[in-house]
Amino acid sequence: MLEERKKKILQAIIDEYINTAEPVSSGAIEKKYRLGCSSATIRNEMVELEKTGYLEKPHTSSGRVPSAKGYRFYVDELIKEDDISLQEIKYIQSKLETKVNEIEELTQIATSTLSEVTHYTSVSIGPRANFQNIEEVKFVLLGTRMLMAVILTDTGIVKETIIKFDEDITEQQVSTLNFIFNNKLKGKPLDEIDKPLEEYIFSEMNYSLNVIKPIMQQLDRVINEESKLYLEGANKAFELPEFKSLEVARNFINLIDTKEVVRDLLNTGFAKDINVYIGDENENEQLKDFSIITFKHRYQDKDLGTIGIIGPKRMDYSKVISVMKYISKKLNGK
Amino acid sequence: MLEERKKKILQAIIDEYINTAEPVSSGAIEKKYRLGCSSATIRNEMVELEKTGYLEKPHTSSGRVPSAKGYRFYVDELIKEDDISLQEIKYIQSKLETKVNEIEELTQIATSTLSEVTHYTSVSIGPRANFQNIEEVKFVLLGTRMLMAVILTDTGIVKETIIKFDEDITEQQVSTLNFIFNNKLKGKPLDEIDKPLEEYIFSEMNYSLNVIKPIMQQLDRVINEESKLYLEGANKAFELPEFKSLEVARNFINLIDTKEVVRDLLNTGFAKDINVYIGDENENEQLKDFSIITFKHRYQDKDLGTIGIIGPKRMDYSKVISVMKYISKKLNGK
DNA sequence: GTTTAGCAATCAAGAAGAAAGAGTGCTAAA
DNA sequence: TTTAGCACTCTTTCTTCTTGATTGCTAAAC
Repeated sequence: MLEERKKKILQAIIDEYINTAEPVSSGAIEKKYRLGCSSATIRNEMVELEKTGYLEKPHTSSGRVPSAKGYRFYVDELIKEDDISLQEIKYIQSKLETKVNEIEELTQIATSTLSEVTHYTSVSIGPRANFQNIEEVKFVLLGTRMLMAVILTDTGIVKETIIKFDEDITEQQVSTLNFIFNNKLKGKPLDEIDKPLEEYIFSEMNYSLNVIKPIMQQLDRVINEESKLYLEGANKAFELPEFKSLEVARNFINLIDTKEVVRDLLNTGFAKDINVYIGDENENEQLKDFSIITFKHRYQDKDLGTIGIIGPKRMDYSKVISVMKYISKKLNGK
Repeated sequence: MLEERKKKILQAIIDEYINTAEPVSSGAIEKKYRLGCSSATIRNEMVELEKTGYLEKPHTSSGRVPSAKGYRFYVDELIKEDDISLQEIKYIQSKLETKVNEIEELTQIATSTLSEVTHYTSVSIGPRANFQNIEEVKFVLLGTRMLMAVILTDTGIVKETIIKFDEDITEQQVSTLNFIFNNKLKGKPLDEIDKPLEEYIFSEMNYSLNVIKPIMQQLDRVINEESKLYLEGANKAFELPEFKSLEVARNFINLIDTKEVVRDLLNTGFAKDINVYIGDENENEQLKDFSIITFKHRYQDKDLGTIGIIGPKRMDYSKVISVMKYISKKLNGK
């Protein structure tokens, strides 16, 4: 679609811009990237790359800057494979070897490692609970009016919630609850803990509604609640030259502060292994200055959450994608 | 220590500066605050307030700005009591009425409410676990090689942790564990789960070290782990004029990003109900541009964590302190 | 036909200067 | 002790000028 030389020039310009954050001139390309043609030729090509929408100019007599379309082409076609050093690989390995007892913790370690290696802000979120199947439910009596419900899913995620009552609960009642839930729910998807079960317990087991209501409410809450966002390295963004602009800095803070937006970003579209959203590609005005790159945390192909990077559009896509690929592979145990 | 008129002028200057964020001139004070004297007199007093260290001047021909000492005097002596509106009271009430099952949640609601009412960034942290006494310990078997330990303390805080084993655990073993821990530990401080107990279980109960080690490790971890920081309204800071300066903005982000510093701030010095740290009063260069105000979340005088505000030195101390006093009283159930 | 050297035109960024305005400190009078 | 008056200081803003980078175009070279 784009002739070879145009590709080379586009790549050079984007690489250069990613490095310097300054509009790139034909002269700089001629000098630094030996493409075997003069600055005038490069200039001519630049004019066409601008006409076809891959480049932009801040003003008439300035160098060129990649457009969203330019970045998109770069990400889809020009990316450098395995842009990751031995040192980085070793560092990631050492980090991911940490013993953890909860999966959430591993996701967090991967998230902070990602931020450390790439020097961008990273975020992560746990898996949606209701896509998982119930392995086991346990009720534990704490004191006399407090119950803890522990749900173990087939992906190894453990969810627990505290349930308070206005009347005393007996050990007898607790074991009945354990019996019912484990027989009725084992192997079922998490979100099948619902009304029918409530009615069943109420009518068949002669339980008071005072006992069942709080249980169902809390289970419902814990199953449907959004998993917690984990954010790492927000300060890293402030090292970047684009954050000299107060406007950009404020937009960034607003973005990572409105958890719903970040959550949506992490929860959408996993057609590919690694998903790249450049600028306002996903139609959110708030994102116009930023790019988001996400991937699924999988272990043996089971979904354990999503990890992502939020950075400027002028992001080191090659590096980020390479590092993500590596971390993803390691996490999956492959 | 300070004559009445000087106090009035100092108060007027600080009030004005808190409002406008601009150096305050003698003329402005004369016009807006009817103190019954001319701008020249105010000017003379200002000279003395500056000599004694309560005020500063950005440059020769500019108005005055409060110094750290000035703010300190203001907070200690000139603060307005009950600087809180009926509307704000109602809003806080409605927020704090939310039903919660876990105390941490209530702390978080209080934290976000505080940020919403004051328009500053707020943070909170749970109580240090090891100051609490054990009410009950429960072990629950999940699958065959995974145990969940649930610890209930006398303050009603519930801590749970997952423990994984390399060998199968029987229900029999679990009930023995429950028996031992509840007999040995009930009423004891949390951090007494330690070596002697480990040896006791090992020798007296003939447990394999493969079982005890992971348990003690995880209990130790969960007891000594720092509670999670909760941060709300970081974006609010960016509405303030002081954040026009990139330097200040970056310092702020760095500050709230280095969790240890914030944690230290929330964990130190509770001589008073409400603690105010102005600028670098607590000797941390990072804090020089900011003030921190904290209070303890108590319920019936039991410590449930700490809640604080981080904002510019030019903070609306009266408002923040009034709102905190009100929230604190409500939380304590008084 | 493509590439390149040469060059005028453009525009941002920075320096330098001028003018305006706000606020002070001091003096002398009330 | 307080206040009016005023010179002085210093920031802020506006303007103008200069410098330098970079482009687009033209015409010659390949």
